[in-house]
Amino acid sequence: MPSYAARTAMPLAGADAPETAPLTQSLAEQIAARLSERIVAGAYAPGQRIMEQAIAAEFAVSRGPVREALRLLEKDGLVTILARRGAQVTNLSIAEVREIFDIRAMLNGLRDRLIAEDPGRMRYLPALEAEVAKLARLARDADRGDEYVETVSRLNRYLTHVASNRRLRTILDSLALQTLRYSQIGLSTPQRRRQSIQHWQKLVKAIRDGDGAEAERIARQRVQDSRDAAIAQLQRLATDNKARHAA
Amino acid sequence: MPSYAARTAMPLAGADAPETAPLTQSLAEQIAARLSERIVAGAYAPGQRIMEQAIAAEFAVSRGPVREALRLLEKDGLVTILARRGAQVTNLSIAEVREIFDIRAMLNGLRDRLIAEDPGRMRYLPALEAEVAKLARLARDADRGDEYVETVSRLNRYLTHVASNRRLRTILDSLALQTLRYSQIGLSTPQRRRQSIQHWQKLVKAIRDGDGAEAERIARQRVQDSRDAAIAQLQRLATDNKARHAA
DNA sequence: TGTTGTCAGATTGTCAACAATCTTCTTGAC
DNA sequence: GTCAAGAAGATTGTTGACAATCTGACAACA
Repeated sequence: MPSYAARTAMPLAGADAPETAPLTQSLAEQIAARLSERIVAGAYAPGQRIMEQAIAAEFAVSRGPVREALRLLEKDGLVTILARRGAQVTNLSIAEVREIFDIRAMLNGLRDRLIAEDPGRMRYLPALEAEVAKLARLARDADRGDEYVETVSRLNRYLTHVASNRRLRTILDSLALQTLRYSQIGLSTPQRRRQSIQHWQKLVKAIRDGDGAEAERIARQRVQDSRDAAIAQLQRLATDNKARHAA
Repeated sequence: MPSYAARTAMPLAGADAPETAPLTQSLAEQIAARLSERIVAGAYAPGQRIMEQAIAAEFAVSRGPVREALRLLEKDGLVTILARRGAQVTNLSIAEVREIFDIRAMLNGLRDRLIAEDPGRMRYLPALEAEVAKLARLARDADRGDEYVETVSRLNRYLTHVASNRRLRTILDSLALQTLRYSQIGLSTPQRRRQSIQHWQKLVKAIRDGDGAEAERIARQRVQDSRDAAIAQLQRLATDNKARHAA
């Protein structure tokens, strides 16, 4: 979770992070959190400019905190800041989406390998297995795709939360945020979800067995699969747009 | 290279990045670059507080740009900012150093695999081979350890530069900056350098052969080796300190 | 002796105004 | 009709001052 996001307790069981959670958020962090929601939700179009004065007026603050909020969002790749031209919502090319998924594949592999090799992993295995069992139930029901996606997302956040120290978590959270819009494409059909559940089951088994190499291999394959699904979808969209433009 | 660092031409041959290089750096970027040098060089001790007013006075600017510069440094992990308590030079625990090297191992693996699988890789192979040949010469001379370290560092920057799109480059540059102090430990003896040169030779061969999996494996192993050397050294230092403290 | 309350100084968070730069629209020439 | 030059407006970069909060020391109390 980015630092400006309000900290919420992890939904799955497990020891909470003993981190220094600030009790009060600065204005900049609050504004960053609000803008982040909008960008991820698509309320601002990719490429759209975000102007300091307008945001400052909307939230009734001066430009200082807004300026800082935009810097925070840039850190997560949600906006791009150009010198003397301000911030605009990051517009990812297909190549960039691919690159982000490639990085996520490697780092999710590392994450799950570290979990599988953690001597204390039995602490959170029950929660993991319960969640995967829930996934299996959802996968059998073609109508509950949204719930499936939500559960996978929560599972992923949980793994990132328990596995990694601060730095890996920061990077993974940031990358996940940037590709949120695309990640669910790989789970959009019942068939894909049945393939996905097999990955998760094998992953939990590898973690239980302490097989780090296998956990890494599965995690990597899983992200690469969703990468391919996302890219195929984006390419379809691009050609559609081009055709519509030509017409 | 972080965005606030002055952009210098890549020392090895190759097409330069067609990036939007700002012609003038903002005050914040200039200050960030200066502070970055000091931190990496060790002029500020880890854990030391950096106060906005003092820096502002030193560079004869207001606190605004200094504040922003500290945010830039935080993005690279060089300083840690706590709410209402300001910035301090990041103090990496041994566990954190290990984690950063783990992440670098994965992403260097990705980087070199992408290079090996790039159809246009022949463009920069001659430069790579020349540089590795230079390394081989330096490795035979026990007295030229510093030159060896410098060449390895340049080679690494070059690979990061040619291989990756912006996002992978950003992450790798940032992580390399944070572990600059420790990376050279793995090359500190003639024996270690002889082992290192073998890695580099195998890597270039794998790239030439287009063997992405092999390139990834070698790169990963190389970073893991320097990780182990760095951690062993840090643990020696820690126990030494403890002994001195007890005495 | 150890704990708690309070105070002054130090430091960060925020604001509003000014300066520097960029964008866009208009005007004019070819 | 197309392109270039210039001016007006919009936008970001920077500044100095004020407000809110934190830190450390000292005193009062159990």
